[in-house]
Formats: sequence, structure tokens, C-alpha cells
Amino acid sequence: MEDLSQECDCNVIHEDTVNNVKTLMPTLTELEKVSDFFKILSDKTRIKIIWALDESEMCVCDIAVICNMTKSAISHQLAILKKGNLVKSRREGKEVFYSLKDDHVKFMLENSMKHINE
Amino acid sequence: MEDLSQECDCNVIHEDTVNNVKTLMPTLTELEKVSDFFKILSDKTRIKIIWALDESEMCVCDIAVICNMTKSAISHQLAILKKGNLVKSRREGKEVFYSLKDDHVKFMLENSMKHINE
DNA sequence: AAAACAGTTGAATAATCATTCAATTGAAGG
DNA sequence: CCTTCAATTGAATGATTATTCAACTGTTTT
Repeated sequence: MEDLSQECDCNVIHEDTVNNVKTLMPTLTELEKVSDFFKILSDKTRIKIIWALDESEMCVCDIAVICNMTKSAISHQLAILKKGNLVKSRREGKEVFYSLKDDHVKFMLENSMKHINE
Repeated sequence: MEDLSQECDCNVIHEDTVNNVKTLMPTLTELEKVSDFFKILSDKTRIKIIWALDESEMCVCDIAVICNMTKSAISHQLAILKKGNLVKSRREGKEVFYSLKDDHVKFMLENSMKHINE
């Protein structure tokens, strides 16, 4: 009989349930990818940026004005959003324009509203 | 003429765009609620708990075994999930059984997969 | 070439947060 | 009543992370 609890401080109470659920769980890597994705959306500033970019493509300065923050702070956040594959950018002269990469994200935002307004 | 930039370190470049986007932005409270919701989903352990509870209602010990963590750690995370209105609980003798409150959440998880697998 | 400007980057700081530990609650059984 | 066990709670710790500051790129303009 396998010892199900290694680091936890209790005995298995409902062994059949635990075994069943264990076989159905995704891999740790998959779980990590999911939580990492939500981590990107877990910041007020980044949500504000995404919402703004859904209305219109914009340069860093414009976003900074809308968020009432420094260019540097916004640039850091945009880098995180870009690394997470949520936004894309294009350079036009001295300016860099950012926009949403797809509409999965806005769809998620709108859907989260359903949960919040209850 | 209103000064659009207060704390930011640059001039407005595309004033019409900025003004338009500003009128369309949700309130700060709304943006905060959205990011707070995603913050709950931004932790590996909590995602694991949600996934597990979607398969079956479970007591704290069972969840601790599945997550390979202490009852205390799991209890703290369950409290956060409960406060965020994602799970509910019922007591049965000495045990407390947790389950998902609705299927919005699992829907979100499945949807996040679409973004991740690209 | 040099100045001006949009944007980026890295290190430092301050705040937030997950986990641990120890103590406590609440229910069941001898 | 006392013990046992599942679960909760609060304080402490260690890790993560958002923002600031200062220096640096890259592009345009004169």
C-alpha cells in the first residue's frame, strides 16, 4: 500500500476519493502555467493597461498618462504583458505602439465580471 | 485646457486617443475588483485545490494529501478561496467538506488553457 | 555631430503574500 | 470530564514583486 501523505501532517481520510482525484489531476507544469497566466492578470495596473489597449492601440506615453504613472513603471508592466504573450508592439519612429495580441484576454476580463457582480 | 498628466513624466502625445480611452475606462474600484479576482487564481496551490474540488467535494485532510502540504497551509488557502466566493463549506462532525461554489471558475480555468496552448 | 525625445533596463526599496509553527477551537468517543 | 482529532487562527519568516530612480538605447531633427 502506497503512502499517500509524504509532507502533509495527517492520515488519508477518504482514500478512494483521494486516489481518484489524484489520477485526474493535471501535471504540476500545467498547473503552474495556469497560475502564471492569472498572475499576469492579478495586478491593477496591468488590468488597466489591457482595458485601455482594448479600446485603442497606444504608445507608452499615452498609457502612462491614462494610468497616471511614469513611463518607466508602464514600460516594466508592458514587458511583463509582452512576455506573457498578451500584447504586441510595433515601433514607428521614436514611438512604440502597443496593442492586444488577441481577444482571449478581454473575453476573460468580461467573464470575470460575471463572477464579481453577484 | 485640462492638464492630463499629473504624476506621469511625459506630455500627452495623442490627446484625442487619450481623452477617448479615458471616458471609456471603468472605475478604479471595478478594475481593482477584477485584479483581486485574478489574484486569487494566481497561486499554484489554489489552482490545484480548485481543480481537485471540481472532481469531488473533499475535506481539508484529503486536499492536504493531494497537494502534499500541511493542513494549516491548505486551510489558509481555503479561507482565501472562501472569502473570494469561489468555494463553500459544510461541517459534518469533525470534518469540514469543501466544494466549488459555481462553475464560472472551472470555466475560466479551461478557457485560460486556450491562451496557454498556442 | 549633437541635441532632443520615446522608450528600455537594472538595481534598490517597500509592500505584499505563501508557508510554517504553535496555540486554540469545536466536535466525537471513551 | 478528559482525550483525540479535524480544522482554524495569528504571528513570524522568507520569497516574490510593483514602483522608483538613474543610466542607457535608438531614432529623429537641426
